[in-house]
Amino acid sequence: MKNIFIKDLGAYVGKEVTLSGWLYNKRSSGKIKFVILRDGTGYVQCVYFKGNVTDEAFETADKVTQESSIIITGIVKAEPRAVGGYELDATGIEIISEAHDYPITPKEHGVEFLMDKRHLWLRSSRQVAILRIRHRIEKAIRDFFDSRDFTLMDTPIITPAACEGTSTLFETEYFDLGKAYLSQSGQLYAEAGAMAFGKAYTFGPVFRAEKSKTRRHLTEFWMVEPEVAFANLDDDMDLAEEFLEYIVQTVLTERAEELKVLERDTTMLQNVKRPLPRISYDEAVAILIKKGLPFEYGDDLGGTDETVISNEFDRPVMVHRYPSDVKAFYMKHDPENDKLALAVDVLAPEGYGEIIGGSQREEDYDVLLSRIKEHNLPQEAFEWYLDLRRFGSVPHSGFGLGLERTVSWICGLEHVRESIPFARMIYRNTP
RNA sequence: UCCGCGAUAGCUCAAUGGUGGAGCAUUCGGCUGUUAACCGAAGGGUUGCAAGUUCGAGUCUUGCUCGCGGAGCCA
Repeated sequence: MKNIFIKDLGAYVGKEVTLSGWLYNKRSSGKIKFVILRDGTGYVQCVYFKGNVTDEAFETADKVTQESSIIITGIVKAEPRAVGGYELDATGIEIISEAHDYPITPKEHGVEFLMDKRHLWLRSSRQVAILRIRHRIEKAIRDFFDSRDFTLMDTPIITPAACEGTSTLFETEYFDLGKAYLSQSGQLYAEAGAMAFGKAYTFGPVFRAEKSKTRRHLTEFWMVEPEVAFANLDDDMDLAEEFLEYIVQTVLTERAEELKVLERDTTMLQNVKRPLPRISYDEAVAILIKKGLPFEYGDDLGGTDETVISNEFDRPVMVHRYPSDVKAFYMKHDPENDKLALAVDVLAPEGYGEIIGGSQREEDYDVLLSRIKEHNLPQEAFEWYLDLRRFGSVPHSGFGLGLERTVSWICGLEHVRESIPFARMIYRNTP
């Protein structure tokens, strides 16, 4: 088989090449046929002139249908009229497998229809661009932590109890051991990792069974969660802002082409550089009151509230020290105000909402135990977690970043469902 | 769970209570530089399901089903 890809055609000008791929679209004008080939690395227009090619090749180029898999031979030439700048003066065409009635035509479709055909929709240029960016973000995430001496630690998906005791979990029967749940977070286990490695991170799928249906919600999504021993909330925020800067700047440099396909205005992304603004919950509430929003002190920030606050800044904003009542049991309270948790949320600009949630963890055994009781959590299930405080407990902090919300923000998507290959939502678990 | 909106050709959508149409896709024909090509023709419908009002319902009413957006909840 050949090894030439469309993205490399510039190196083959004047030479004959063989390309394998799928028919993206075709146009014709009597004695001339334009066949657009895609191979996953790009698109190239292949031109068939009647008379220059065999009748058989011309006939095949005329009959070949959208998304049929084909092998095309031709001579590469620079051509400013063609998309991509190169064109194939084609001579041969071979159909590997003919596609009949490909459902996604080069015309507009509704999202519902496209989601039903998601396995095919992935082939379109926009989806390819999004998922390439997603891949680069995932690589940036790993590169960032790997190069800073974090150890990647995979955490279990099947867990005996809720991690935070707040959200609704998917439930399953686990042999003779009774009920088990799909994990909503790897964080508690990452804390065990931090005590083993000093710096650890977990990166995997998590599950939320809330019957939520908004553009920001999936029932299955990917989350990366770093956890650092001997780190306080300020260290946590330092890490988060360096992390975000690295991801965004990497994508801007490495995936500029894809961002262009998405017609993403990158002005706000260019701004994602340290330092990010840090405001307290109290200051955030003050903004809401000033803007005339109906907001009661002590409540968590809603989607609208987050948008209003983030609109005050030209880059992601960190909101810290939330009321402990609206946060998880494991978060350490502010020594200067027990009503507040040493928590931080990072709100993305342009209405994309919370992309990071983190905190300093409660490291005191007695305090943590009383919190578990206050939240009516089953103590037996948390004995191992309490062990982390029995045996050499240290101040530690971490955060979780939602991958799909991050991809959506960077790509400028309307809905998170396009940020993951096969979205799982309340009314959709297929294809 | 609550609020709002929607369902008409394969797809995207029109249609004042009075003969259900268009564009794209498909098939056929034309065109030697097309950029979602264009031009001509053809095929394609139990208007989501059920009942009701009416001389007459895609259109009005009620119920149901499915979906979409938002709220709550969540990253």
